[in-house]
Amino acid sequence: MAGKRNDADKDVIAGDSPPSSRVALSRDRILDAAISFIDEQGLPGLTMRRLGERLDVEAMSLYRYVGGREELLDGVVARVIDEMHDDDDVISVPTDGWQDFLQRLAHGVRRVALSHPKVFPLVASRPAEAPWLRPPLRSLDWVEMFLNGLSEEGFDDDKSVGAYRAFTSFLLGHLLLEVAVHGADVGPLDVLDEATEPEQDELRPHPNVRKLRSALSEDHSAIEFEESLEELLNRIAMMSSAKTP
Amino acid sequence: MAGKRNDADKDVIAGDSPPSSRVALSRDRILDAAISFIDEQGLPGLTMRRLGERLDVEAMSLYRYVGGREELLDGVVARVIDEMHDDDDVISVPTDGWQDFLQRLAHGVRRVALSHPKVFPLVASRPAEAPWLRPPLRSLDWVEMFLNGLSEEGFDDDKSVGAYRAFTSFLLGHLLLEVAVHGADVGPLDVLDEATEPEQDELRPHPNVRKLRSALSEDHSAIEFEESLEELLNRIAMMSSAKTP
DNA sequence: ACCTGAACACCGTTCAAGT
DNA sequence: ACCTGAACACCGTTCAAGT
Repeated sequence: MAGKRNDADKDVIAGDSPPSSRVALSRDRILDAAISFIDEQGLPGLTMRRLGERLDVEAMSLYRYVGGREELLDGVVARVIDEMHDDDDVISVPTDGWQDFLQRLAHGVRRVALSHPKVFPLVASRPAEAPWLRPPLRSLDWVEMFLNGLSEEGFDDDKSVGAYRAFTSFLLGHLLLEVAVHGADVGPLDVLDEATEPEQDELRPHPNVRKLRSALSEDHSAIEFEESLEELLNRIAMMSSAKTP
Repeated sequence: MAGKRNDADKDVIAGDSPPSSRVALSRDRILDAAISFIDEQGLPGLTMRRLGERLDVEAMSLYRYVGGREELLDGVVARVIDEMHDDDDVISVPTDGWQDFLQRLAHGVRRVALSHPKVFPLVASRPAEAPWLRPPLRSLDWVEMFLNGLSEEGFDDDKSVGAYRAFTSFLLGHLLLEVAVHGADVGPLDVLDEATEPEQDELRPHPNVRKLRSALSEDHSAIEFEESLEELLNRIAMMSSAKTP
């Protein structure tokens, strides 16, 4: 509805203004800049002033397009999950059964989580706009697609809702832990100092942790995701449709 | 190890200083104040200066005990999960099988999550100190207890590790979604304005969401937690111990 | 030993003013 | 119409100074 990406063709680079003020500002450009900023520097480093700097503009100019820092972050969340629209492996309607449909959707969400590990915690923990917009599927479009797909596959209302709940909490738990390992953070500003590992001293009174330390550090996220997703789908398949109150 | 709660019995209220500067400051008192502050006002409202105010002290005094805002938040996370030590339903070693053991632990974590809904997102998304400290079990003591318990119940190393991974991502997904419903937030400062629900307009192109809106808004967290936990335990029971590489 | 005043650098945000 | 300068209120944090 709101015009998207065409209004930069007027008197492009008239010729006498210094080459500083580049292409025109826009909400899209701002959100994109914010996302890559977080990808690179982490959320705590994102500042209205520094974001402006990155766009060759004073911070105050941003307010014409985004309303404030909070709204900016909401925009980032929305935009990041909407990247799934460009993912050809994610289909909008089941063609090979609901299991394949959900499988593709789950992997799509996982791909966006992994490509923006520092943004994903935001997707996970930003206050939801409504109870039916559960993270990480924070977009009416995607929830609609989810419910519509299952409905077309013969799920009744209760079963669709149950599947939605199970699907979202599955994704949230797995992906949040996976990006955490790949180095997310929503807290400190320092990219460095590598999270001072508890060393020998602290591990002495914890023999089991010490023994299993390296096993616990191995990253099997990919296979675990696959296997757990499989089991989730089985669980959904076996879900009774009525809640029998 | 570090003395805990005894050093406030000296010349209590000598008598001539104004009744302002109350009991002595201490790391414990600061962390407690921070937790109840977040419980009441939400994380974004927590400021070194306002926390000082709540303790009848200038913000700068806090730095003698906590090192900075980031360390303060780490302390909050640690302290909040350690509340489980006061939970008599959580046992430190299995007495009625590992299923009962994990069942009690899971419910213990759920209770602390529900009693501090605004703090839990912090437990979930604060950068972990080590790969073997997965949220929400962010404490060497609890991880040790977990592994030790399973080991005593005959789990071999791989199976214990697998169980740990499954257990943590289960808890993280379920509890984060549950506290989100009960009104968490890590973002905005406003306690009010109730998350402007998308109304009719936005729901028109989303017929399935509209139809299932009220079903999606029902809160069945308690039963869902119970049922999913049951299934998780079954899944763990069936876990092969070897990873067969 | 414990707390504070004053100061610094940096925030988000507003608004009248520039072009 | 779009951007900016200047200003306000509020941050986290340091440090010399008070008691």
